[in-house]
Amino acid sequence: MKTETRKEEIIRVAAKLFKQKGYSAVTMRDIAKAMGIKAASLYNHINSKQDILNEIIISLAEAFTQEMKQIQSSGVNSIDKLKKIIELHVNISSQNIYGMASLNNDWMHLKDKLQYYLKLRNTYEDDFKTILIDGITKNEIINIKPEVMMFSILTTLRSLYIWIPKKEQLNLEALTDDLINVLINGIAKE
Amino acid sequence: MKTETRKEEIIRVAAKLFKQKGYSAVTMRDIAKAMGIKAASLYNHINSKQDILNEIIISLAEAFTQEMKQIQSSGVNSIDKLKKIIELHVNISSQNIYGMASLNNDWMHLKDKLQYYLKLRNTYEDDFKTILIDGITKNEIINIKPEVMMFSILTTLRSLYIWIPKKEQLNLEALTDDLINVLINGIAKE
DNA sequence: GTCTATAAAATGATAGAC
DNA sequence: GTCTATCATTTTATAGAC
Repeated sequence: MKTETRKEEIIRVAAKLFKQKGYSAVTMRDIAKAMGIKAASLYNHINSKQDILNEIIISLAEAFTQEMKQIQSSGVNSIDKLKKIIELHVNISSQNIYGMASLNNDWMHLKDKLQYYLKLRNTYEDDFKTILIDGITKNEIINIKPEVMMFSILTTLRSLYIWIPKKEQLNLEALTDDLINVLINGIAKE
Repeated sequence: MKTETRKEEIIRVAAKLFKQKGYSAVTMRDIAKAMGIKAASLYNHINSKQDILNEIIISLAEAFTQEMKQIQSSGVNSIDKLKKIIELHVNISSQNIYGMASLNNDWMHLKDKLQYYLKLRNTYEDDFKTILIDGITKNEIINIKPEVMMFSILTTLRSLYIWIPKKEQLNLEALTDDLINVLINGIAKE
């Protein structure tokens, strides 16, 4: 386990606070106080509050995009691709609950990186929809508007960060199985 | 159609801005500018920025709670109750897209009304879960953890405000039907 | 790497004229 | 009902000492 740098600690602590109150409501003093130092000291490790948000969001968005490309080229059928997507969201969400909150709720406060983030998000959603359309064509998925199916599944997966902390023992495999059941078995033809 | 009071206009304009940037990032000057007046003039109609948020969120939370009680006592089976809940969310969300954003994302910035809001939300979720458990008991709904089913369905419904604006022609009945298909038919035993 | 001190701007809200 | 003027506070960020 790599030792956490001071910069990484700032990003971790900030993300936790961003989840509680949102990016705009968290001050540099809040972050500093949570670390036991003064706000001015933060600037020895990061350039601005913006930079903290950039690091949190872009690293996650890139991770999702990259994994989606892997899934796309995995050669399995559309239902199994969807299962892999569910696993992907459970894995990343459980490993970075706080960052997922910012990815979902604070992306509009990006500035320099906003267009890049939107490009990544659109690419991800296009890939997702392509899998659904492919599944419909191959008769693996019921013929309902792919937008509605994607909306339902993706919204559920994107909100996992809200619910995972509530699971008492955090049995991720059981959660993944249940989600696959609920989300897929309503889509796949029997 | 009742004429909109100045106070109602402030709440409507503020909610639209809150959806775009979140409560904390919207200033009284932003709201005033969007209305073509000065920030100081707002205070002739409302007491504080907090009050605007209170009005947006509490009126919606009470509407959901009230309708849920109607559904609970409607006497239909559990699947039909779930269908009514889906219709409820589509209706309220399409009528108040901007307010739904605050209900979902800005509730943590409530102060006086925070505990009251949390009570309403908990009551709503308990009622929802009771319907699911009742359906499982009566063999109308598959036997998966009700928490996971509620999470999946409720998260999708709570995020409708994000997606409804994207529907080009806003065919709400078709959307409701598709949602019922996707959300319920994966849950109801055939 | 952290501190104190402080600059420069933004913010919620009030007072009082019209 | 809206305005100008203004207050008190908060906020991001920098400078320079230790």
